[in-house]
Amino acid sequence: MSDHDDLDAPATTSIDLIDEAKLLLIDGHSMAYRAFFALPVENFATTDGQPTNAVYGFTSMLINLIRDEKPTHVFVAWDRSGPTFRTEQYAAYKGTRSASPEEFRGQVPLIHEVLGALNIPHLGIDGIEADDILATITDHAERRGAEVLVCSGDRDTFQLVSDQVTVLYPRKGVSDLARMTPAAVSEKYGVPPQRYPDLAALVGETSDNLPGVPGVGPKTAAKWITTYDGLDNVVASADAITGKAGESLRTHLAQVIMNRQINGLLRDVETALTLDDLARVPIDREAVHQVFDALQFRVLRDRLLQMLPEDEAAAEDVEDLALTVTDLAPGALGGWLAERAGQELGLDVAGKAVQGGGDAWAVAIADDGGTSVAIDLATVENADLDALGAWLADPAAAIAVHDAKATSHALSGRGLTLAGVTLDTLLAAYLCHPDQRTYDLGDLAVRYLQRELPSGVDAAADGMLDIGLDGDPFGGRAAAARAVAVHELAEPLRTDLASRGATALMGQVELPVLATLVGMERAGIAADVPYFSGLESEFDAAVERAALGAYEAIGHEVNLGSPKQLQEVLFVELDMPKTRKTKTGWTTDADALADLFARTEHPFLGNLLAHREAIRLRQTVEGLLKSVAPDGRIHTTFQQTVAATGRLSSTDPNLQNIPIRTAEGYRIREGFVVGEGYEGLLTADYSQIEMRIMAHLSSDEGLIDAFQSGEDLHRYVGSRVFRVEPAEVTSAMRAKIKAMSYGLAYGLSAFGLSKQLSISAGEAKGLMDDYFERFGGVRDYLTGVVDEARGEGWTSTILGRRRYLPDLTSDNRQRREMAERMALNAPIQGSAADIVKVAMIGVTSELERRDLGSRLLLQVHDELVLEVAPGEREEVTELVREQMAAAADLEVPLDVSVGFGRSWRDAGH
DNA sequence: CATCGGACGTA
DNA sequence: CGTACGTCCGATGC
Repeated sequence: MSDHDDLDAPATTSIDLIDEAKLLLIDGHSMAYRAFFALPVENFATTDGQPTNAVYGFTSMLINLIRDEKPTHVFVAWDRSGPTFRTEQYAAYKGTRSASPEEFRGQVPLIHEVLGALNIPHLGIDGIEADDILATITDHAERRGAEVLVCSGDRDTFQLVSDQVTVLYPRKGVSDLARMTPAAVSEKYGVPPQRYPDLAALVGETSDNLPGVPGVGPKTAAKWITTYDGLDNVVASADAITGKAGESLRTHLAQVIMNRQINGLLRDVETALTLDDLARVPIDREAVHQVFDALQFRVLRDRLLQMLPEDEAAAEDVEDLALTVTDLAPGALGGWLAERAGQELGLDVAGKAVQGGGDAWAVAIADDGGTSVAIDLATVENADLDALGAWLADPAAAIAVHDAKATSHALSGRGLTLAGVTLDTLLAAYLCHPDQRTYDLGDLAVRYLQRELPSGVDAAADGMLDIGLDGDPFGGRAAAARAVAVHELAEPLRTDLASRGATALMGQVELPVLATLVGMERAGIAADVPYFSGLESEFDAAVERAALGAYEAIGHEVNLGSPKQLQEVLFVELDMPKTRKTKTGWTTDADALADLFARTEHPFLGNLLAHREAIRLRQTVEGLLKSVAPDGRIHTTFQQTVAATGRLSSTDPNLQNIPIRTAEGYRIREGFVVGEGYEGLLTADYSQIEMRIMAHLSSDEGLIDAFQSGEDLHRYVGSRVFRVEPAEVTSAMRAKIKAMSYGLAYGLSAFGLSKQLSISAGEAKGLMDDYFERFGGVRDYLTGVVDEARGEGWTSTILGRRRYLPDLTSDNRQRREMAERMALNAPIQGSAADIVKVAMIGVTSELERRDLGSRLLLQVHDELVLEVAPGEREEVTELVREQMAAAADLEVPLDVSVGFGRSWRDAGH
């Protein structure tokens, strides 16, 4: 291909065949407009309210096309506003089109930015429509032997279709594209592509406001065009055509002729573009990150980066660094490490993380010089293994690693202990961006280093820390690449942590608690399998009973687990009053069913509710039984980087949502028992920690007094609000106060309070006013916390853990108010999380210091569960009380209650 | 086969 | 129109 062959150069000059070329030509306006209507605008907007649905749909379509079609050249043509040669010819052209909505027009410049970042040429020409530009390029490329894909929602482009040219025409939305080949056009319209404009001229095109011949549809038009061999001959023979249609044609001949003039696409538009200009070039990565960050297109960015061929990877690639993997002579590891004493080294382990003991097959270590060593654990010499083990277990050896918890589990499978972690890049990323969902190492490399990991390295499967690259069976090379990335990330992440005031949180809280979590996950909690099995059959029978009762009540069977079928039964068959609306109908949740039951007393409802409860309990027990490990214990995974407020969460199985409220559910706790060799389970929980934090943060004298008085909190607050003696606070009053106190920490409104307590809006409002009158400090605090967060951009906990809430300044009321409730709750929930974490660290270290055999097993937000070694009950009870109470210095005391027993149920209180 | 929404368990 | 989670299931769309 020559360097400069202008598109408008005479096509008769020597034509180089470029039959390897495949062009993707897109009508930008038409596809963006389709995307705008295909995707609901309310679901696509940046946090500051900029709509992005058209940008998203267009970009998504573009990425898919590039991925699936692998074009060698890509180009986007735009319409310009203003008159075109067609409107000059026919003033009403496209006259029926309403002006595009403001929300759409604002997105076109954003699409330009995306195309700029992707280095995709795009162009609009005054007075010319996008399809004419596309037709010109198509014509030229076709003559040079190239294959062309034209993506447009305008049917006029069908005239371009040939053996080499396919039009991709959106069927619905922008992802479902019909491939209009010559055969497809002929089949659909009964004429070959080059005659499609003939047909359109007769039939008319509503979207262009071109009227056709009344009474002539595609069938008649195709018949004429075929019979008379083209529109010219149809026109010439108009007098010979009989019938109503012929008559109609004769009266509309002028319109038909003009239609044909207008719908023919230009093929000789002058542009300065050459085919070479359209050839794909590597994207501008920096710009892509900037633009996609600004548009908040995380998933799309991942899809884009994933699709790019490796040869587009930046020259300065982690892969290159990883290639400097040093082959150490057997026995040399100890020396290599000794030479690097004092350096913080990057670590990565290829292996599998299992809480009870995983497996590791390769270890890689990266140093300050950008080189790394990889150790194959299957073939490693004893001397090297010893050196490795000593280094890993040395608390003084500084190690940076991504996901130290999983790494510890993998290493433990080989009997190795990980001790000296000075930075976990996963935790660091979480502290810096607590609202993100995932923190893949590859993403961090992109974000902080502007680099990509070699492909395959970051595609870790479930529970797998690494997978081997091609020709890298033991995973050492992949691990080396990751170790280098981790090592390089240490500095920028530390800087970021410091700038966010999170350095101490990392060093004093998250890293130490991580070590505690490793022990808790490894320990697990003993399960009484026969008990669970018995419970399972019992719940199973209850499910059966309730189902039969429900079927009997309505005279037929129904899937009780299907909200859709339930709606049919309740609201159609039984004609019950409608409940609250959901997106898909009317709710059938427990509250609504209980309400319906109260009103109708229909036996179906009672059985349905009983079925719901029983099936859920059975499910819970089944799940627990499935997760009992060979050691007879259940090892949950505590997620340390999931909850935006700083809490832990528990998965696989979730041991933080084991039932406690209902008597039946509570029985499940009896299956969590003390393990062999231990004396019992001890539970310790903070009472009313969130309200205590509220008292502390608000410095409200009344609330602080409440906690110092020793009086029951809600009774005390109730006596103030209702202006009665504490003894005169009725249980109804107390319940209202309790609901309100806790609701305040969640951003509860008077409306919400009235609904929850089933009282009038007026009464709820009065209750809140009275509350705030007596506890003005609370009100001041709550308004202050939102104001401050709006100004700063984030909320803070007592340990400085931030939550970023950009939506506080959103124009969208719903988003803004949601952010305000988050701002109210985050400091309270987050401070509680901080305190419990500090307590866990204190308990663990004190148990260790005193060389006790008791151990921490679970954390349930404000509760700790320990397994107590024989003879340690008293000491551990004291120790736990002390450590938990001392975890924070608040203006109110932290009250801890402790229980002890053989099962979690017995230990509860 | 993957994803979404409803429902519901915990704090 | 009260926060934070995880899990299950049926329905839906690829």
